[in-house]
Amino acid sequence: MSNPKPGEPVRGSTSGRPLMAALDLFGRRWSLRIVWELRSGPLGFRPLQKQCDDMSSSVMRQRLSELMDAHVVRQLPDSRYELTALGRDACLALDPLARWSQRWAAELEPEPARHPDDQAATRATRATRARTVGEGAVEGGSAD
Amino acid sequence: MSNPKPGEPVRGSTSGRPLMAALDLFGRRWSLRIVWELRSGPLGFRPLQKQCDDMSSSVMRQRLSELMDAHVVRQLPDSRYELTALGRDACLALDPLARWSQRWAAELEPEPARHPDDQAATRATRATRARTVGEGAVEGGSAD
DNA sequence: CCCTGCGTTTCGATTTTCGAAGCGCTCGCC
DNA sequence: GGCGAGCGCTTCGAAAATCGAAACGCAGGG
Repeated sequence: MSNPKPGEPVRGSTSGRPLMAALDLFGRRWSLRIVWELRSGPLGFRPLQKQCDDMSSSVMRQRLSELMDAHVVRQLPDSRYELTALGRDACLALDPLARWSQRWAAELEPEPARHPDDQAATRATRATRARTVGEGAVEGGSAD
Repeated sequence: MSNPKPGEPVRGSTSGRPLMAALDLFGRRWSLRIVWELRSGPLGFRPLQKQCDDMSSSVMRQRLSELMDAHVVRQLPDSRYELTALGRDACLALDPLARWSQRWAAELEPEPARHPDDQAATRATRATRARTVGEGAVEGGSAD
């Protein structure tokens, strides 16, 4: 499978429009999840794998190389993986989706078996949306 | 394939956390694309298919039922498909990703074969980010 | 009547993902 | 030194998702 890059054709679009490349990159299974799980700091291969509900290592390696190729993730000298500046931005761009999912859950049913962590994002939504979730981010719990 | 819903386990996560369900739903090929292409109004089946680079009709039907199941898309009496309120919100949540892809393209190389439509989002980024791209949205061009 | 476009289904071929096993390595420990 | 545990990563067959082309019945127009 070829790694999507803005400016050249990708799976499902010959135009090379950046968003289409991004949609290709992130539309692959586990891509978004990996970025999401790296948001709170570098992780090694196996720890990251565990974090991602024990996704298969083969796919994980594939995704990681794609993401590194896209300069979204980078590998530390100690071989752990971390988000690049670009990657952190992508994670930030993912934030609205996290909040949307809350609304989605709420809209689909009144009492959908709350997960403890779910409170954080809800609070964040209500909170003063001043400043775009500055650097430190993740204030407190995970917004999954 | 089972349709992801917040509150119950999904592919790759037993927790039922809303974001994981959303990641499952949108992590499937073409899901995001379909939402994106519906952002500027209802479309019939074949027209939508063409818009999505002629994706295979079988998968399109599958995605559409999943999205309808998730109340993100609804079918009009004249059988065209349109975003629900929830769907439009999802599309809005997708907007930061569209802008990110611009930055991504810019960062990866200086001159990556610009597509005419690409200008819109760039402009939007620079523009007064006041109010979250209010209802009317899509002002003018497509931000792909 | 015929042609075109529509929404939708079906089915075999291809691609992607899974999942378990294994490799070589490093580290701490007895 | 020998041992076990954890690591990053690869390989490979099986299962699942996706593709792509064909077809169906239906509507409308010429």
